[in-house]
Amino acid sequence: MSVQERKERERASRERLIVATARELAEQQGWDAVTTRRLAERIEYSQPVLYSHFRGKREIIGAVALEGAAEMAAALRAATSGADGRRSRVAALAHAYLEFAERNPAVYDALFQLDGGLAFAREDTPEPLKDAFAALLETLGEVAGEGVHPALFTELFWSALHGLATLTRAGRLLPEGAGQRLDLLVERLAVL
Amino acid sequence: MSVQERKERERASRERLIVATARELAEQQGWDAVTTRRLAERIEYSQPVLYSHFRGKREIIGAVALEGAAEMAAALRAATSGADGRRSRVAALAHAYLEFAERNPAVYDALFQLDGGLAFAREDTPEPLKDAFAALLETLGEVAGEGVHPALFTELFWSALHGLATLTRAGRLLPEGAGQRLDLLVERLAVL
DNA sequence: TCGATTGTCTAGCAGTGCTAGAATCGATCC
DNA sequence: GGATCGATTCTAGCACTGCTAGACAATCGA
Repeated sequence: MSVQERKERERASRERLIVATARELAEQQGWDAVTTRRLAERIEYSQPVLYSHFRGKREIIGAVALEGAAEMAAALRAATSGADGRRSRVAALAHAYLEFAERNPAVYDALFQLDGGLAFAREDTPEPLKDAFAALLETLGEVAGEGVHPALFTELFWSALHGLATLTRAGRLLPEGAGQRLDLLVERLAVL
Repeated sequence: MSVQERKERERASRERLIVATARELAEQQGWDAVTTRRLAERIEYSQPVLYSHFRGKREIIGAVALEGAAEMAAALRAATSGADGRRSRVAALAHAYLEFAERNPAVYDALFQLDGGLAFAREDTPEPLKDAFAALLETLGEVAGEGVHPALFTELFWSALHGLATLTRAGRLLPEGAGQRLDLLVERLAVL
């Protein structure tokens, strides 16, 4: 049985290599540059190997998204755990969210813009995605205000952050006002 | 000179046909289905004709976006003009924005998600885009609150709307809570 | 009616995601 | 150790993409 175990380890290792390489390539040159040929060349295998791990390019994007979701959840929790008081926790969360989006644009796209074939806001939503939302909820639920459902408030706050992140990166908003917009968002939306 | 004028009219007419067909096709089957071949076939010309009007597919998307921006501005103004009082004007604006996004997903994508080669938030931004933002500003500037720059407030409110629109359509948010999220947004963000 | 110019089309490029079937590798058994 | 056979990987190719060079035809002015 040891031979088979080794093979499975090697397979899993190669799968991680594919995901990591796709992510790296996407961060370097954008998702358009992540073609099956280029990806195959970088991992030093032929194209069809990719299809023995994933159904297609979409699933590779989905794998990067899941990896990113876990990282984002960790980043958000790290940011809020170091802050005292509701106001600074919310501000730290919002700041960490936008920073993650800015530093990992390709991962952010895989998560929220591209089609990675993932199910959202459902029973069968993958755990990392649920957990990333949970990380938002932990902090934002505290400031939803009287009679407002914490999850609903979190969705709204998240939408605003998402709008800021995407419009800024797409050149629809100038980066100059980013700080002020963020302050205003926290001040107005949250009940502190 | 009449001959040349007729030719120019015909050319302009064909250009409108291209844009209208691209939009129609995108709304019916998504932007992925808008290929140069399919588009050429629908307008009953060969592919190269498209390139005598536009530099490439990107510019066609941009043309659809400009058309959409004008329509959106009109829709927003129509919605707010029929409402009395700040609160109902803002609510009507927000509702009209999300409705436009939902009813014209392809146009909305061309405007805010895809690369149509357009300049945003700049001096040389095309007039229709400036005007669409102006339409938002007219209503939202009234409720920015003391000491808050109207344009900055408008950008934030717009970001929230954009986040709601895109996350909902991408399946990241369930449509059920849409009404409540919108109410909460207006109530919290605007100073009424 | 002729020549020139304009406009349009056919055919083709290099690239894409994905797959069938050939070739090769490696674990197992005698 | 060498043959066998199954799993794995590769080569080659499909139909498609955006885009363009160069051949062709229609239209205009003289």
